[in-house]
Amino acid sequence: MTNIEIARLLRNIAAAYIIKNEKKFRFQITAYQKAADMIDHSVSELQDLFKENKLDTLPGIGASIKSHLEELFTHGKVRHFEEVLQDIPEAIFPLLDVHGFGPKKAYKLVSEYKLSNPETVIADLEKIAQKGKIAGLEGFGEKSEQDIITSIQEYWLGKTKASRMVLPYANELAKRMVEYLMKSKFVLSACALGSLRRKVATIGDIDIAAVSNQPQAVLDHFVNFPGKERLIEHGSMTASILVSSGRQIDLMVASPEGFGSLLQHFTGSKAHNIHLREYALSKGLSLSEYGIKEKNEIGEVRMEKYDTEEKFYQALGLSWIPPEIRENTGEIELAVKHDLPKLIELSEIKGDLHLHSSYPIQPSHDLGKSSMQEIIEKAISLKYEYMGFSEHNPSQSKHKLQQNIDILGKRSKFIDLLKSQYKNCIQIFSLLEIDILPNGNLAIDNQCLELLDCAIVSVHSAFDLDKKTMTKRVLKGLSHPKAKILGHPTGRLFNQRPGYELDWDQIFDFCKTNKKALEINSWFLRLDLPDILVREAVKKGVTLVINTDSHAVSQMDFMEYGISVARRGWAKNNDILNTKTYNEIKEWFRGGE
DNA sequence: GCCGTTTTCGGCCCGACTGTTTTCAGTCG
Repeated sequence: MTNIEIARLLRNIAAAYIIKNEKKFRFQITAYQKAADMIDHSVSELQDLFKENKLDTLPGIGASIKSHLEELFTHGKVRHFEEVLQDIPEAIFPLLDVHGFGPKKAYKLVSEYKLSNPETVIADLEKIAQKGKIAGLEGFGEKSEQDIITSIQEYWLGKTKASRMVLPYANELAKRMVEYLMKSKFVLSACALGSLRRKVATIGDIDIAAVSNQPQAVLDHFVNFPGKERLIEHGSMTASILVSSGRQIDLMVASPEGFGSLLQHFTGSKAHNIHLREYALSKGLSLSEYGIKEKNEIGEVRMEKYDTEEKFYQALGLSWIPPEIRENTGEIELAVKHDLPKLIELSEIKGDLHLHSSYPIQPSHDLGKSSMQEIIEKAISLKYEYMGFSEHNPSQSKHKLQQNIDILGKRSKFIDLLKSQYKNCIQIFSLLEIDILPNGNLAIDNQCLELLDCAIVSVHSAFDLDKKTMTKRVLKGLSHPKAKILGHPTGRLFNQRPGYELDWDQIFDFCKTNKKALEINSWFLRLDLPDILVREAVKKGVTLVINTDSHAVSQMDFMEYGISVARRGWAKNNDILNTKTYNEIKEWFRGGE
């Protein structure tokens, strides 16, 4: 069973408890939901942790859930779960994926209409609603019947489109909304919060906060956004709309004196906020998007407002926490001790080592679109100390060995020429991105490799090998003395493929021992190494390198996305290879310290 | 059912919004 399936199962248990008796089981419910959330964010497959008897190393999994999971892995089913689910019709669970459906509404409708087929329950309910049969039910009316139809139709649409936005797309949408909001004279300022501010790799909804003394006027303006497709809700503090392609935008308004609290609340993550609020409670304080409530000796409640986030965290005795690491993975405990790491920053990057030029190398994969000179000029404008050309290796199937040696020899001479031309402005490395073939060999000959400063090695084919074979393949590719960097280590591409599996403990150990770097690829469809694996790599002391993998000069600006990934993985300056100086890197490529 | 800077027992985030309701239940973030 995969983590996704297990998380779903635990959420179903929580839903069953809600239906049975929400009050009585409220703590079990949150426990199961929390465990499911943790599993969704876990770097390791639970099945593997089970084999190593390390299930309870995951926060949120205690003795009880651990034993249930052990039973699940051993026998394929869990007695306790079967008891909990006994009286709950299976058909309610698919409905929980439809917006507006919680366990109780789903249960009521499924029971009322005796819907028993989980495969068809959503379509069945849609038909029932369309016949106008729901409006008469107790607790339902015309409006809720119509809402059910709308939600189900949007659910069908969601099935056919990619459900999460990549960062540049989300940034652009947020920017458009902020610009639109600023047209209102009542808006003092506006910014994007939520997962966009935390720089999560893919974004679900856009969250915007606005500062104003006239919230109602701002919300009225917001819901008239020209790109609006449908109004979802429109209250006195918040509103939500759906824009084209089914993206949701939420707005929340606060007065200037309370804006810090709102920033904090709306940035999240949910898990961070819950933990922070629990921590505050232990100090006798209650947190919300409006500020901090405190009871005095005679029981009077006083609310303190905060105009900046720094003051909000300070009032709790915490250091300000960078948004990228607000995921409740230990940041609050360190902020209490004022011991947060100093995360890597864009300004610390001294060079980009993965750049594809248009040099006619007759590669196995796509050639870059910009000339070497254009790329150098761009790198200089970015104030880099050095850069590396890393085109794909010349195709092996199309060339004989001598042809490849000739192509690469010519390229080396050309790069040498550029080096001398630009020696006072920037230092240049001659690299290459080389395929790791399915058998683990590199795609070009040793004589060719000798012409390079070092090689970035990557998997570009046969993605479906099993974990063990793929690990062996990658380790063999990395073993070559010239191979110093593993490019886009998981091979994932958002909305296209999930990436292959590797035994990360083995990969990390190998890289650490043999001085190889793992790439954080900044291309927004990759963002690979993923942040949670960056965190593990950093913990193990593995060297990382942040590259753009640019195929055109404009893409060299995407370094910021790689930085976001590194920061989300708690990486510091000295974890990142390309914060080092030219001489240090040169030495590192040669295998020195 | 989980967890520990007050705790191995006794706590557990907080509020907005909608629809169907005359005061609240359900859902969402």
